[in-house]
Amino acid sequence: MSAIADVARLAGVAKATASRALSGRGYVSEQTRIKVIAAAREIGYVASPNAASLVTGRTKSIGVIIPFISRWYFSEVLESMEQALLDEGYDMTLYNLPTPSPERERVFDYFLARKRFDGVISVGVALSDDEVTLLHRLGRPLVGIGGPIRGVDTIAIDDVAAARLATEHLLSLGHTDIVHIGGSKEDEMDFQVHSNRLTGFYSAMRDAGLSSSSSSSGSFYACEFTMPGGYGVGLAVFGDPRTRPTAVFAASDEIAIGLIVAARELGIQVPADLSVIGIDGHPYAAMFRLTTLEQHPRTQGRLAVQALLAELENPTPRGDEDHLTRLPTNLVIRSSTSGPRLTHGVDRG
Amino acid sequence: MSAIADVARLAGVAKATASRALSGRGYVSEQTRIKVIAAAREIGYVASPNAASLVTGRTKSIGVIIPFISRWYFSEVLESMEQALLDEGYDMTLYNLPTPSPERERVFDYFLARKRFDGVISVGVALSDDEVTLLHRLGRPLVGIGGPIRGVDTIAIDDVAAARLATEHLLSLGHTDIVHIGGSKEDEMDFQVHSNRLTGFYSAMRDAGLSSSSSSSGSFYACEFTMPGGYGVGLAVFGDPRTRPTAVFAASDEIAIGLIVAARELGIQVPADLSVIGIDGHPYAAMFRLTTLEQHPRTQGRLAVQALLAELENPTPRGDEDHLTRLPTNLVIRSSTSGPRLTHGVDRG
DNA sequence: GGTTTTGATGGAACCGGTTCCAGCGGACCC
DNA sequence: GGGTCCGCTGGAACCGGTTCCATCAAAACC
Repeated sequence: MSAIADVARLAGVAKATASRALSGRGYVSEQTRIKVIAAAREIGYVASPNAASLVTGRTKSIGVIIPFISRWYFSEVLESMEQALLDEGYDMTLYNLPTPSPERERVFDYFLARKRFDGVISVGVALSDDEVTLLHRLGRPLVGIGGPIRGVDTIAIDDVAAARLATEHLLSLGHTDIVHIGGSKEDEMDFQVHSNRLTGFYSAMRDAGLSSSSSSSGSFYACEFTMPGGYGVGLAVFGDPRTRPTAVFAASDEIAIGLIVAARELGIQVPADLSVIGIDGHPYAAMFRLTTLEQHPRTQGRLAVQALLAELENPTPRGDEDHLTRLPTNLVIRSSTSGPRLTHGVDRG
Repeated sequence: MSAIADVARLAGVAKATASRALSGRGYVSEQTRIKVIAAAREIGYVASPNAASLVTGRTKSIGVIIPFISRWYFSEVLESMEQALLDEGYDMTLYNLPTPSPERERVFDYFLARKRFDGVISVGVALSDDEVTLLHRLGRPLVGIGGPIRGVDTIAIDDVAAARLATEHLLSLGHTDIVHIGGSKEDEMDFQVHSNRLTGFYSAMRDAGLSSSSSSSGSFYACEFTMPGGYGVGLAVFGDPRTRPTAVFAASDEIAIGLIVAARELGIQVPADLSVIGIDGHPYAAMFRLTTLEQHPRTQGRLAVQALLAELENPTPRGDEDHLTRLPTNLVIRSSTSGPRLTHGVDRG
């Protein structure tokens, strides 16, 4: 409604002066600044960022690419980023891209090419070299959450190490018959979270002298990364006492909880008959007394915003090496894990 | 990088003609249109919506106000809206406003005043008259999801009727000792969902001749609108056999599932000892065999987008009456509900 | 005291589009 | 055959800011 010209007229100065007074750039005397600000307040002036960005090239808006909204980890990251961006005066524009989708090309060719953002945060979406190049050519910095992208700052936990840690917790309790239940390689997520966690699991098992090739030790089942996913595998895998392990490392808390529900329905005691450990620190974990390795998505979101805005402040010429920030996880021991029941096998006396 | 002037030069026409050719407005001969489009493609031209919106006033972007991201209903609505908007070529800018917050004023005074959107969808946030007025003054249409806002199109289910329906399902099975567990009035959500569902419950009970004032019949317990919330109340309320009802109507599936988990831990048979019904149609409902009243958040999101874009196409002068679109719910009967155990009371033979 | 520096301001160009208006040739009408 | 209408095009103004440049008075310098 009201433009800066109106403010200038009311304050009795030129547009240029009004602009300087309001933006704080360039020389303005104290008294005219006060005059202009008063005038602006009087008519309820709010600058149009569109007009400003047309000449400055800055939009005060950040684009976020994310494959899911409803899954816990992603919604937490999203919420924390939104807060952090709002605090810094940035808008957040959301692009929900279920990874393997025809939408994706369109978003890049059309939406992202419109350049309505100063930078991009990619959460759990591994961008291709072409896509990274496109953004760089547009002069738009990029920060990733969840895994490495070539030549891009990324914030993530160390999935291999986390999986090792979880597995080692079960091993240290005396378990040898351990199963990993997680996402499959073909699953929706890029960024190799699934395969990294599987790798960590296998390497911990191998280090403990438990070959993963033996039929019942250290095997792996894939499922959807959700509670019903875990529940389904749980019913299938635990149903047969012969194939039932003494402990399960689930790749996420939701899967772990699904497994616990399945176990309870089958009359299997947790942890006496079956120990379960997850990864996440999901808010439901406590009520299921789930032992878990907490990661902190909100911290990841905040850090990503910080990193991106810092890069916008003073762009650093970057080489091709990707800068990874590894965030710590912490083990929270509840009562879903214990040593194996001694009567179960003769593996140890 | 490349502006429309470059396209025009390459095609050998004036800026005005190039603009007409690309936007499809106004007279352009077929051959020049082809020439211009070819030129645009050649240099990879993408129009700057900022520049365009400066003169047209349209931004091709919609603002969404939402109190939660991580709760099921909201994330579903969000996902469906994002899809629908993308399909229509709109960006979505997200404002996450936990309702009673100091942020809220800031968002309205600062972010929304920047007018970087053509319209607003408010999901589960009841806007004040002032806020509605502000948006109308800016010429920005508004659509609500979840409950009525004065003078605003709103899409929602009929919470009173839904609660009635759920309660009547329990009544029809022969239950008389029914408890409602839901959100409290002071809770985070505006839009009276909580109180509406409570109203529906009470009125169904009253119609069945079960006064809600009697000590054990038709009472109500408040909890957080989450699974742990339901779990907590479940442990407290079901722990004492004297106060335990034969059936519970939970205001959401998450609460209902929390109750079922609590019941199982307490050794209470569902549905033999306790029937449970929820509202939502949550993806976890099936694995807990929860009888529920499905609502369809994705449909609500799609309809809201449709309504808003239609309003943008041809603005209808509106009176003060608020236009409510009521969406249907459907009862999905699983095995968490049955008649009360006959030995339990002597209410009926 | 004359010259340079510094602070403050206004005029005008510019960002990248859209749209109004004028002009022009050809088809159509009487 | 002259006037009107229609389709098409280009020039120019405009949207709402920012910023470059010129101007000018006062302060600082030698």
